[in-house]
Parts: sequence; structure tokens; C-alpha cells
Amino acid sequence: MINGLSVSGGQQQAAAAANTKKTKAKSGGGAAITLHFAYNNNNNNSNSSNRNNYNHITGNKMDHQMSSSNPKESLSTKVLKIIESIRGGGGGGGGEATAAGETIAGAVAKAVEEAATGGNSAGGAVAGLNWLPMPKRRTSLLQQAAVSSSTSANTKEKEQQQGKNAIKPSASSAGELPLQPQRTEDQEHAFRLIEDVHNYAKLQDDSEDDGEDLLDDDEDNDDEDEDDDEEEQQRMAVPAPLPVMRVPQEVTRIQLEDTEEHVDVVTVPQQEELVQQQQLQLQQQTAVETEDRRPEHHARRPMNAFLIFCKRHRAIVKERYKSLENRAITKILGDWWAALDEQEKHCFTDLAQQNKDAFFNANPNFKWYKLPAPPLRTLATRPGNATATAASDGQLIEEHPQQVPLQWEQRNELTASLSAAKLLRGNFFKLADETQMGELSALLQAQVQEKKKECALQQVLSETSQFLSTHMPGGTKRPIAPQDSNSSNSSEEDAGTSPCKKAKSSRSCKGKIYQELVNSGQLAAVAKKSKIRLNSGGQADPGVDAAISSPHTQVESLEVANSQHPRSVSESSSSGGGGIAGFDLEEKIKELTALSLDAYLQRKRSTKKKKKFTAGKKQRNSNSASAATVSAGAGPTAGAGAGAGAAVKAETIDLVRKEAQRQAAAVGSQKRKARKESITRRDVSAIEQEVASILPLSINGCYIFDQTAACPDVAAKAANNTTSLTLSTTPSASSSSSSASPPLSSASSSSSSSSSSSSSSSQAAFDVTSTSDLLILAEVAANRTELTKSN
DNA sequence: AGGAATGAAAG
DNA sequence: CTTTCATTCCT
Repeated sequence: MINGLSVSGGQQQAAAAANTKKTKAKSGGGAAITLHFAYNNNNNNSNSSNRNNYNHITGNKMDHQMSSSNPKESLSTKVLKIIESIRGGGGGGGGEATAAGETIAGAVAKAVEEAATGGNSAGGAVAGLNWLPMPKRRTSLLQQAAVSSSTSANTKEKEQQQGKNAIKPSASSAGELPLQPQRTEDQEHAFRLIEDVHNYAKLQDDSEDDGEDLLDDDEDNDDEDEDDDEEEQQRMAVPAPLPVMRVPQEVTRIQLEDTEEHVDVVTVPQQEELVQQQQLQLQQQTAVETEDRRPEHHARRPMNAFLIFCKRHRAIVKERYKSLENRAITKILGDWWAALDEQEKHCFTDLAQQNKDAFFNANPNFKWYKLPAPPLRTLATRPGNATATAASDGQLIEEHPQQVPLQWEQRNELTASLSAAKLLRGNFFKLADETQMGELSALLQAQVQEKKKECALQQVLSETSQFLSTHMPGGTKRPIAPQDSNSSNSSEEDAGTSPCKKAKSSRSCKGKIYQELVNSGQLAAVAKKSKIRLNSGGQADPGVDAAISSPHTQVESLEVANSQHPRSVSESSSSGGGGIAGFDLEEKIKELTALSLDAYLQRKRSTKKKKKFTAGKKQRNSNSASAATVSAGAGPTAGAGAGAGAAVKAETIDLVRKEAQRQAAAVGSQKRKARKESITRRDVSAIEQEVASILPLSINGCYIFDQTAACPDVAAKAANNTTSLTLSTTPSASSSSSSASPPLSSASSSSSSSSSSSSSSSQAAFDVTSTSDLLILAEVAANRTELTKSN
């Protein structure tokens, strides 16, 4: 029943959206208002940063309207009746809906009024939506659905019309009209249409949809086909009156999933212009999302421990060495990983194992080898690339997807998703009943934005760990299409199963939430309120951010993180093992203790020193010139940190290489040959060593290495280092010193290393100064690579 | 059985 | 391109 209501609303809205040309202003406006209202009530918690403002605004408007307009019982009653009638076969759900309807009757009536003003019945539907068990997301979903429908409607309408005949147009017209009977017939048609739509959707994917639901849609569709036909029919029944094909799908998705509050944009749109703009944006976003989503058809391989490690620490390393190329960072990460103890690795390996288990659980059929080598994501999934590549891929995939790829995991996911969806539903209901309802009432009565935010935040925080985190993906949709796309598919249902996707989604949401919190300054309060897990989960982000953002505190933060996180990690790991609850791989990753890069560097230093002492004495001879230069540069700079090491460091290169080799050998984890790795590792080790030697200086000097500006000392040191480095490098071979301009780093290093293995560009490395350490590092890295290559 | 190949994340 | 790792395919 409830679903039906929501569905109806969604349809209407969708229809309105579809009709945008015609009745955009009225229908859209009314729908938007109603949506807003609903959103406010339900989503208070949801958090979204921007939304709050909009929501509040809308809420205020709503209130005014509410107060001003007398509830039209007749309308409300009609709506209720209609809903009931729709529910008809629904059964159990009806009772709840009715009860809720009574309580909310006033709201509904108001909504109806609004709708009447807008010319749409959407208001009623929306009001109905408010109660819907689906807590936050539903409303948002509904909104999204409406939006997506509007956006997608444009695109899909054609297809639908083509495939489905004229039904849709009639529907659109009907959609404008208030809810009307003939549901049985309509329903039937709707069902048929829906099925068709599903088929289309499968083919086309979810491109239109939000970004979240792709998998869900697929799953839903499949489920429908296989299992959930009945449920879907019931659900679908509501939408039937409205012809729009897409809406039903979206609605179903909404029900199952709980996307999130993307609606922000949607919420605002009372005015035509705004609506149109939003629609445009949405369309673009949706397009991007759609594109992104498609590639996901194929389940991605679960990340291994190392990748998880990279995911967790890449940002940290990158933060420290901004100038370094991603590849160089990867190398460092690889070396770092190699340097880690089993215990340290255990967290990651364990998490990887869990993730893998969950993943295979989710899709038992998954095969590592996708023989046909489907287009897959490659670049497409990537955030930056997503659009262009995704588009092409998406098209390709669209046609094929189901046909070929069916095999993969979809079915499995579907099955799993069903269970997950059920679980989610149950949870949602609980959530809706407990949290939101109370808040809704409270909100209705007293509307304090702050309170709302707090409540929302609290709830979000509390819930985030479990559901929201998993579902959140859509929240960020608009701003960040790619992530959403990734997370979107599996996010909901996968909650139980597909970690990766969820993680992404959760991330973005959390990030937003966190930002909001920070902005509002309520973070602390919220954290306190939320407590425990929230702290681990919620703070995890902040902690990371803080660590990254504030260089000074980095070390401390890292330490703190280590101290704190371990608990969380242990908890997560332990709980995760049994917990199951959606595997938020991201959360877990975040929770994983962030190993301190400093510790790693120090280790390296120490190892180097030791080796140097031992081996250094023996072989100081080899490259005296280079060593001398290096020592000269490094020695002074090293100062406090390296201290004794400085002089010793002079040996550098040869020793470094040897050490690298030794380390590689020592690592031994490698099953395979030393092969390239030895080479690469050599490079890496060399780079790291150099970096370490250099960095310590900066670190010691400022202790916080803000990198760029940081302290004057740092700059000076950087200059020194650069010179020394350049010197050291120059003698050997080419000069990586691309430093021409500050922005060099990656480009320069890459170019130098790749392009000129020889000494093509030996120029002024001295310029660097500005970027300081990072640049130096980059240069060093480049030099290393060159050196290794040359050698 | 072992080597080669593949792809997972992230720029 | 780059890392490690897990997996599969091929010889």
C-alpha cells in the first residue's frame, strides 16, 4: 500500500517531469513542494548538507501553506481512499498506511491542496510517501525518481513510446490529472509496461536512474521476473494509473533500495526555471551516472589486501608527496606494503578476505576471468574519465549487457539482493517507525533547522554505519558522478554483499555528512551523541581528513589514529566477520588503522643506516663523486633527523640498490620471480631512500611537513635538497630536474623519465624551490628511474 | 606444475 | 603506467 502511494506519487511526479514542457511549472512545482515536504519530514535526518537549507526553506513554505490552507478532508479522504483502493490486493501494508494516513491526514490534505494548486495529485501521493516506511531515502528516492523520471523521461520516453506504444503519452496526460480510477486496467497495463520497461532497463541499464540503483534495478528486474513478481505487481499496481513506464521502476527501486537524498536539487525546484535547470543538471548527471553504472554490470574483482592498503594510504602518501606521480606513489605504497609486518598486513589481508568472502557470497557465479573481456570499466569507471568512456561503453554495453554478461553475477546478486533487500526493508521500517516518525512529528510541530540538522545528523551518524553508509552513495551523485556510479549499482542490495561499491557510496555520503557537520560545527556534539561506533565510523573520516589536512597534527593524528583505530579495526574485523551487515568495505578501510608513513620512512632510514654502516664502510668507494655530492647536500639538510646518517648516506646509490635488493629478497613474499619487481623495487627503494633522506630533513625541520609553504626552513631545506639531489642525479646521467615550473612534478618526472632516458633534459633543477620537498621527491624519483633504466 | 595473463584502486 | 595479489588459462 505504502509503496503504492509512493509509487503513485512518483509516477505523477515523473509524469509531471516528463511533461515538463507542458505543465512543468504547475505539476513540477506542486510535486516539488510536496516532495520537499515529504523530504523534510522523513529526511530530516538524512543529513545532506545543501539540502537542509533547501529543505528548511521548503518546509517553511510548506508550513505556511499548511497553516494558511485548511486541510481539505475531502481531498485527503479521497486520496486515502484511492490509496486504499490501490492497495486493494496489497493487504497487510494497508493497515499501516491507513493509520499513518489518519495521523498524517492533515499533512496529506495540505499536500493535496498544494497539489491542487499545482494541478497535480502528486501532493497526495507525496503526503502518502511521507509515511512510507522507507525512511530517508524513500522520499529522496521519490524525489530522485521524479527527477530521474523527468530526466529519463525525456530520453526514455522515446524508447518507451516506441516500444510500448502510445500508452505513455496518455499516461503523461493522465499523470497531470489527479489520481484516477480504472486502476485495474491501468494496473495491468502498467504491469505490462513495467515489464517491458524492465526489459528496456536491462538493456539500457539504469543510465537514466540515479546512479545508485543500477544493480538494484537489474536485481529488481530479475527478481521480479523470478521471485518478486507478486510484490512488484502490488507495488506496480499503484503506479499503474499513471502511464509513465519508468516511474514504476524507479519506485520499485526506491522501495527496495533507499537511495538517498540526492533530491536536493529536486527539492528546490518550485519555480520553473529552477526546475528546468535542475532537470538539465540532473539529466547531465543522470547521463553520467548512467554511463558509469553500466560498466558495473560486471562485478569487479574484490580488492586484495594490497589494494585495500593502497586505497587506505594512497591519499596519505599523496598528501605528503603531492608532486609525485601516482605511479610513484604506487611504488612507494608497494614498497611500504612490502615493508609491513604480517601483523600490520593482517588487518588488510583479513579485511580483504572478508571482502572476498562477502563478494563471492554475493555473487557465487562470479568468475575471475571474464573471457570475452567485456568492455568493463577500465577508464570508464574512473571518476574523471567516466563520462566519455562510459558513454561509449555504455552504449555498447547497453545492447549487449544482459545477453552476454548475464552470467556473471547478476543472478546471484539478484538472489542475494533479494535477501538483502528484505533485510533492508525490515530495517527501514524500523528506522522509519522509530526515528523518523518521531522526528517527523517533531519537525511538523516545531521547525528548527538546527535541531533538524542535529537530529538528522545524529540519525545519520547512527544509521550511517549500517544502512546509510551503504546506501548513501546516491547522496553525492550530483557532485560526484563517478563514485555514485560505482557505488550506485550494488549499493543497496549489495549492502550485504558488494562491499566495494557500497564503500564508495558510503564514502561520498559520509564525506558530505561530515562536511555538513563540520560546517554546522555540530560535529563534536553529534559525535558525542552518536557515540561509539559512530565515532569509529564517523570520526574515521574526520580523523583521516584531519591527519591529511593538518600537517602539524599529522604525526600526532596518525599516532592517535593508530591508537584509536586499532580498536575500531579490531571491532570491525571481529564484528565484520560475524556481522555481515553490509560490508562497508570503505568504512572498514577507513577504520583500518592508517599506518604512519613516518614510521615507514623511519624504518627505511634505520634500515638504510644500518646497512650503510655495515655495508657502507666496505663500499664507500664506488661512486665517490655522486656520493659526495649527495652527502654534501643531504648531510647538512638532514641535520637533526639523520644526524649521523647524513655522512653515511653519502654511499647512497650503490648501497641503496643493494639494500633494495636485499629488501626485496627479504620481503620474499613474492611468489614469483624477482623479475621486474626487483628492478622496480630497486627504483622504489631508491626513491624512498632518497625521499626518506630528504624528507626527514623537512620533517625534522618543521616536523610537520606542510610540503609547499610550510616553514621557511623547509623551503630552504628544500632548495638545498633540490640542489643536492640534482647534483647527485646529474652526475649519473640525465637530469630529471624538470623543475622549470612549480607544477612540474608529475609531468616533469614522467616526461623526463620516460622520454629522456638519456640526458635529454639537464636543466635547472634549482628552480623548484616552491614545491620544495615534493618536487624534490618527484625529481628524485625520476632520477632514480632514469638511473635504474640507464643502469 | 609453473609461467603468463588479467584485473582490482587511483590518479 | 604503477604497485601487489589472487585467480585463471595455457603450455
